[in-house]
Amino acid sequence: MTGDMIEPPTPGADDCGRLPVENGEFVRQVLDRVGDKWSLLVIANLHNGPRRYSYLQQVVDGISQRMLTLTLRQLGEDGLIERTAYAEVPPRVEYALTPLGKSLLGAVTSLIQWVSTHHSDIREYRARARAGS
Amino acid sequence: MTGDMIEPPTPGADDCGRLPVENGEFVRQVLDRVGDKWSLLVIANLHNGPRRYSYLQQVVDGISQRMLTLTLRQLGEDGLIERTAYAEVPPRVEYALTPLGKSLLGAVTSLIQWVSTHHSDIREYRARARAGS
DNA sequence: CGGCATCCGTCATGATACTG
DNA sequence: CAGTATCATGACGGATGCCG
Repeated sequence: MTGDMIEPPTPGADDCGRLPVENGEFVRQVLDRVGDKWSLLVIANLHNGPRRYSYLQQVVDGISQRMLTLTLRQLGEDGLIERTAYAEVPPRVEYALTPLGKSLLGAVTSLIQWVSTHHSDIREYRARARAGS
Repeated sequence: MTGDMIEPPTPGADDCGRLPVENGEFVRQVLDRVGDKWSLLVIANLHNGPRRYSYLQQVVDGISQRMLTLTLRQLGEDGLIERTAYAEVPPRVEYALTPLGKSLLGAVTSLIQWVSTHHSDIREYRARARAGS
């Protein structure tokens, strides 16, 4: 248990089947946007089909108009969702996942599912950490 | 294609097999931390075993000492990683995923894999959006 | 080597009010 | 209903310097 047998990270060699984590800063940018708190929730809430602006504002709950608008616009620019406006009165606008967006759905739901499943564990750990461990 | 046949979101009824997305604000908090820009990358880079502080600072690449320290501490408080310090000279400190952290690994790698796979698509969409589409 | 504390700029976010 | 515009704040993040 001296730790001496722990081999160094084999300098120069990457981890074996390593993820292309440091694939460049663009990947980081995308990851940052996709991994965004609001983006995740918006995408997740579109997993059952097109939804209206007001609907999203209700279910995401806590998001401000500004953030919802911005998030939707960004997701649109990234080709993850598509906006459809109907020229009616009252106006109706719907947002739906594009094929690209749907391909992301699996990862997003996995993440949210995990959080839903383990949030109590985390709560305990946090409490313990605050107590001084 | 008039869009008139689009049925309303069945007011009052939730999505059928819906995710517990609005499970409370604590889920949101956890999701926010886990979805944090650096957390994802740190967790991903621990997927092959314990890693040293300096190693992480190199591979995450772009993270500052401050952010790495903060991220590691928070992940520790949440019970996702574990810190092990060896009383040697020079000092060596290693971080490793806890079982809880490993359970998150699947979702995290899915997300990162997706980004790595589709970042070029997104790049195109962004360019097109900026052009005015 | 690994880490923490402080200072300090900026940028993202939320609240509010207004428009098509 | 579905946004846009404006403003204020505060959290985030970088740089620096010190400590175990």
